[in-house]
Amino acid sequence: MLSIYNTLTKMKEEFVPIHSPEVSMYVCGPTVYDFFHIGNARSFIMADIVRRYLEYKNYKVKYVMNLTDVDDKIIKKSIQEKKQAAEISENYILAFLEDINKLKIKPATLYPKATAHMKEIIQFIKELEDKGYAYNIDGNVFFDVLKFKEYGKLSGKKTDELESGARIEINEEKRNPLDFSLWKKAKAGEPFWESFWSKGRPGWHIECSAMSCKHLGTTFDIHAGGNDLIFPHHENEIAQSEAANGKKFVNYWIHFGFLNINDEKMSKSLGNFFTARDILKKHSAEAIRLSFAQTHYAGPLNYSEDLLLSSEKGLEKINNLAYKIQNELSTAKKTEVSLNFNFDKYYRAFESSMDDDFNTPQATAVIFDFTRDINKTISENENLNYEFFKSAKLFLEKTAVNVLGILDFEKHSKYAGDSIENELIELLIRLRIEAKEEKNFLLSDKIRDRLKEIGIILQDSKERTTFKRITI
RNA sequence: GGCGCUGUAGCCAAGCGGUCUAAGGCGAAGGUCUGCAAAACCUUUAUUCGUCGGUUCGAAUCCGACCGGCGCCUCCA
Repeated sequence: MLSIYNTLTKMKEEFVPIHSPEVSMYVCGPTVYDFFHIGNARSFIMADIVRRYLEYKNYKVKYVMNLTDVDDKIIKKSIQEKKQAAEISENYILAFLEDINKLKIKPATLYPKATAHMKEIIQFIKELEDKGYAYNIDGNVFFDVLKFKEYGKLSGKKTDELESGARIEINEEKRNPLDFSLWKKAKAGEPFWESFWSKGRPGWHIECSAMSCKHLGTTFDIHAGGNDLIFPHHENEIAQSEAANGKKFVNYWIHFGFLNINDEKMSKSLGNFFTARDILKKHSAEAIRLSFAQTHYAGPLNYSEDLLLSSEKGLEKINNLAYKIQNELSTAKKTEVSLNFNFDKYYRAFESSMDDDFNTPQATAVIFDFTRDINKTISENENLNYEFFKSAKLFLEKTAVNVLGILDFEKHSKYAGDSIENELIELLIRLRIEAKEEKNFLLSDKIRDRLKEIGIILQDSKERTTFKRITI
């Protein structure tokens, strides 16, 4: 039984989809005005793990991630760079898809763009206006927060307290400072769309309501995003959607904790701002994902180079086992020793960890336990049969590869890389074995050292010498 | 001021009423194997969970106070 901590109720709840085995899931995507940063990457990766685990449990997930391609920041950038807003957003959409792919994040079922849903967005606002939840002042349309009685139920804020808060911007046009934009009239030079009210563009929150409603229905299962989106973004989405549809918007709200850099909030002004691209130059997707998975998704995560380094070291253990398994599968025979290794125990441990609100730190601990126990079994039993290694590989594939995305068998195949190169390495290994047999350790060590310099690591065991490549 | 999160070994981090004399990763120390490496495995590294009280047969886990850290309330994942 899967339970999920629901921000709306502040409790862990049993997950029951509306139309099992289908699950509808919406994740707030990027505003495409720049490369996304490592903090965004944490949200996208953790959402990806949630999705992959649902798929592990045989749910059929419809996963929708919006691309915000109309927005003040995009317009600002387009003015700075003297380009069309659409050109900026198109470029960063491509970059986004590239980076997502490099981070081993499974593509969403759909990536709806705000600009491709103007009709739906305008219709949605119209609906709110018709029902008396929105008002138009000179071409700017606002949502009337006081009309929606349950406003604040997600963030736990009370409208009267919010009003008295000193930090709310006072806008003379609005009836109430809490009211937020549904439609903004375009200023000269800004991109615009025709509407009932003015030539303009949608406010920030309305696209998510309109697009999730269109693609997932008026009520759907899971809505996820960063912690900071709880207020006002998600609060406003609830208000808009429930006011327009008269139905509960979302059953389960999942929010991801913030990522800090060396205990400080990441910001461009502090100079501690890293894009996912930057990090990917130094570290593999697997290492990044493991370092995120080792902290629970809801808590804060302090990013540092040391953190990545320690995850990288840990990964090496899993990678070495993957490599060993790949080697054994190419040589082990069906007739060799079979033994009763209790694989089921590890599946159960993995599942009970993930079932408990996606406890990835515990799930990764299961992977490490498994790695140790398989290694131990291998060293204690000679000539294990093919089935054993196949089952070991299957476990890692289902968990570390498919759910957590912290392992890639292809990278650790003996046959990764160029085949002629592989044959040359094998040749050097044979020569080195001959040297060793003649006790010419000077030569054998030289071969090993020189290969290491070019990124090939040799490892001797009793029966044979294996090699692996250093990869990031 | 309001809302919420958080304080567990040298570092990161699970556990959230009994099986906790507290998982896992990194680091450190010793050992097995080895010509030497490397890998792998074994052992050691928190009798204690910010502090002080309380509830309970029993608390890292619940409650209160206090002392720290952080986020949101304004664009932000």
